[in-house]
Amino acid sequence: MPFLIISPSQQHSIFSISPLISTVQPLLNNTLKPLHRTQIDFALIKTQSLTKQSCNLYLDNKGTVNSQWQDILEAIKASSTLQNLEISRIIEQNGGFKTISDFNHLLISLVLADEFELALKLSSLSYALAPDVNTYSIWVSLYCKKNDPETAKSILGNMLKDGFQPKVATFTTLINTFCKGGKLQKAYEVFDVMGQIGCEPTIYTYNCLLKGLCFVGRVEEAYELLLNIKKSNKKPDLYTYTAVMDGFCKVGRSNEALELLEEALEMGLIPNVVTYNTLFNGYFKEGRPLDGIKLLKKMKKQNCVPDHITYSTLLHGLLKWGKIRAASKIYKEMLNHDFEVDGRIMNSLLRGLCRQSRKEKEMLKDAYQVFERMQSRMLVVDPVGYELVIEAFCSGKELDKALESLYEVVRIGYSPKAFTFSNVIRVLCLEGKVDKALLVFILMLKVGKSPSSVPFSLLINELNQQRKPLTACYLYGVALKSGVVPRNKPEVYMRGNEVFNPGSVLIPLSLCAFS
DNA sequence: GCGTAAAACT
Repeated sequence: MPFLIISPSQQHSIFSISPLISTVQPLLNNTLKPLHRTQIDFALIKTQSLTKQSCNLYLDNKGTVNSQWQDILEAIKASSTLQNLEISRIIEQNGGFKTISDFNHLLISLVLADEFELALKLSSLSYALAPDVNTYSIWVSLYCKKNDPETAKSILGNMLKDGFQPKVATFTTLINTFCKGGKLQKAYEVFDVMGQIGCEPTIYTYNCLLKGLCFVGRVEEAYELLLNIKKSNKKPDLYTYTAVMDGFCKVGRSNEALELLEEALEMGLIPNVVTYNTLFNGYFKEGRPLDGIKLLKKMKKQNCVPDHITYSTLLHGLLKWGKIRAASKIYKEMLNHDFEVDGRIMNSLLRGLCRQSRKEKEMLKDAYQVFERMQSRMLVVDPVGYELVIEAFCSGKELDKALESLYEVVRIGYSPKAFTFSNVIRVLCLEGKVDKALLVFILMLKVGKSPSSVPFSLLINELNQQRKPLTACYLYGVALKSGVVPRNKPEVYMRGNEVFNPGSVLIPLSLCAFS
């Protein structure tokens, strides 16, 4: 049986994938149906948003799944112990690959589906076929996708050695992979090879280099490259501009990014949501939240629809720079557009709204709504968020909500600050709910907070008002025992002719140990 | 003959 023609260099880089070890009889015993020639519809594969399963890998003319290949691939995938020879046999039994093109089709669909190991396994087998320029190209893109540009580069080297002329796309893919990893030197090496063999770069190629330069902070060089591109016969596109704009934004030069936007507009390029998002990013990085808002207006005016990233960036940026009111507006807009808001951002919005509502009472409602939504979505409210929301409930006289949240936060295991307890106690006392206030006080002691004179004073004052001197005295005693002198003292009052002297009960009560 | 490039938070 003839074997795949393998050049020595290939043998090293591609075919050294170590084969699998022991046998799997059950699979071999399966009577597999004879294999039909199948046609892959690439468009279909792409639009059907491939899952990582190989069931969508090999489709027939009508776009329905061809079960023969599916079975084979699944079997090979499932078995980590199948030997190459056996896999070859299965493939042969099913008709094998008639042409290298057949093989390439399968290979590319595997790569598209991120089935790299399976693709390599199949590549390591022997067929009566010689790899062609496409096979090599697919291998290069495979290793690029695996983020292994070094191996990809060596394959490209072999390709050249074997007299194949790689396409621009192949070079570009490799350059891009090096650039993404910040290996500009390597990327330029590949770029040079292109020049040597007379493969002309496209705007794609330049865009990758631009992105790479910006990624490693070499914005000046990126800008110079842009100038050179403009001088050349290549036409910069939106990607070109966006890449350099992003570079400027990342180093806090969003004004220059904006200039580039104007330039792009003059060239007839229509900025899209990514372009705008890039600018938003720059503005918020630099602390120009209001410019961000202006840009949003401009963006909408130009019929560019904000996406989830736009809103998240805006929300995050506005909160970062304390623009709570604007942030709240954006948040509502997001909900109107059915965008989910990230839990952490919501938590920081909640905190911002609560803090802001100290000055602007009308924001309390917004804060409550955010809190309720977070609860209904089971999103995490951090300890500070809870303290603030309890404070907000207090200041909005939402006593039940305040109590509920206080109990909840204790139940979760956080220990709110004494200030928070005092706050709740204050509002409860104001509303005359001294019994509930006392329960809160007990809870406060239970979680180990040592009360200052404030809660004592609040409670004693209210107990005095309600003519409950015994409890007031009791508390007074507890206060003194713990070294705190409340501002209010239990009040003596008259019933008929009798004078109650709280002092008489002070002594025994103050001896009570509090635990 | 098939394929190549983009933005935010965490």
